[in-house]
Amino acid sequence: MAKYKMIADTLKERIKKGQYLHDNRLPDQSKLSEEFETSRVTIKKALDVLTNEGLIYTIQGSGSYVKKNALLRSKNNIKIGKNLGLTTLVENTKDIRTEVLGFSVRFPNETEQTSLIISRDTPVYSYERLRYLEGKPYSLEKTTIPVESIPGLSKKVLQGSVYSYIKENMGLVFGEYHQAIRAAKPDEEDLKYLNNKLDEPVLEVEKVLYLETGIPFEYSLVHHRYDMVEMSFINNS
Amino acid sequence: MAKYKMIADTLKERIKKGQYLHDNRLPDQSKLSEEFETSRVTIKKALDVLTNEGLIYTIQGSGSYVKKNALLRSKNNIKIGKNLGLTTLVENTKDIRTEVLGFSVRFPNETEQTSLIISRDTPVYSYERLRYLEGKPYSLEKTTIPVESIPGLSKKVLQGSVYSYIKENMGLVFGEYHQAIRAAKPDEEDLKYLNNKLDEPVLEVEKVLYLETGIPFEYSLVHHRYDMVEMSFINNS
DNA sequence: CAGTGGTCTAGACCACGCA
DNA sequence: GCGTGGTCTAGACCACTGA
Repeated sequence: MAKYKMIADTLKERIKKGQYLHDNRLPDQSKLSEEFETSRVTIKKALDVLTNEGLIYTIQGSGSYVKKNALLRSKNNIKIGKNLGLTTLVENTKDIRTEVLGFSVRFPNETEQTSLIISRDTPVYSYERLRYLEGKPYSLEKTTIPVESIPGLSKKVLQGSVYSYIKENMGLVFGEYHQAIRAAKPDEEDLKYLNNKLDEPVLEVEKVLYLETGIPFEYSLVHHRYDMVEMSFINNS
Repeated sequence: MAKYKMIADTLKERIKKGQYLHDNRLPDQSKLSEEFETSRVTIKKALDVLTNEGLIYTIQGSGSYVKKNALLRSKNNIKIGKNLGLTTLVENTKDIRTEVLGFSVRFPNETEQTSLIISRDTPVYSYERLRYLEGKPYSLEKTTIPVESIPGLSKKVLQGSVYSYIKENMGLVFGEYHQAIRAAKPDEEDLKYLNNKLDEPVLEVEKVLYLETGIPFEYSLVHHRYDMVEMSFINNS
């Protein structure tokens, strides 16, 4: 591993242990370069890693400091649980099951054509999956993938992780995904599969997944039960 | 401005103009350092900026390439509009008005104590604001800020941008914010202020804003009308 | 094996915070 | 004005891609 990454890891460990809690201040870059027997540029690069990860901040002319909230950072993720509330801590339970409801090949609708940048004549896989937590359905997921992206997709693969299949068998590298999040009234399928009552909303997530190259790979529309799923994010202002 | 930033800006301009569209490939780093009369390290730093912004990707041993979706990137943001739909393009209209519904000082509840890391005896400002788009209310916002953070806050300030007031008058630097997003049934206040019907859900956003130092600064809980607001994000997988 | 990106160095100068 | 972080250089070596 690169030297700057190892230094970054070491510093992260120290921060976790509270080693710099005295005044939240890290040793200056010259001291660090002596300690790690390296150039100051390399130290700076390691500190940049910590800055980007939100663990420290630096003030030119003053020093580098550990953020007060360095330790309570969780990544962007989906929390799944029952009886979500404002202060409820949700455990990521492991009893999660996936049921494949349908798997077909068809032509894309207009939204899919736009999102995936394909013509109306480009065939796509289309499948729906229902997710269960402890036997209770919590989200209904409709996914669309151009056939040309993964020629050999089968229903069996859908039961597991499609992504690891793709990574390992196709050698594709994923890039970023764009998503839009809304609240919505339940539709007919939500009533049927998520057991929603008419006054129970869903959390709707529309997502486009891109490869590293920037080519769109997958379009999905997910409805989550409002009382079992929340999404959390960390952003920079 | 630093040289690497100027180079990054120049390259961004070129990408926008489509200058590297031939095979999506940028000149190699040696060529770029000749062109910009600088060292290769500086070029690398400029390319790192573009990589972090999701405009390009590099493959060691091969080259640097422009992503196919480099041009359709919008930042994380809130879209406000009427009749939101899956394919609807929403304009950020300017006819937005803010009404301050209440402004008081009190002690924090448990959620606020936890989120702001303050004791139950620490006084906080508490205020509600209602936002209108073209005369129609679209979100109800409840905000809590410890008094010690901004001793001189007044109701007048709330009508405008609290943040610019704070930046300019207090010299505070904002860091990141953490947010959780859910769908929820409307509560009594939503029915009253957002004119929700009983079967019309809200998009609930719980947010904690931190200063650069990592000290929590503001806690807020916002309810958005489901048919007027959506939130969009770009994430890395 | 030639081309390209990733990393690292030692030293330099500048910009900024703070007393 | 001293201490600190931010940037930059010229050159070097290594790791990886792809023909």
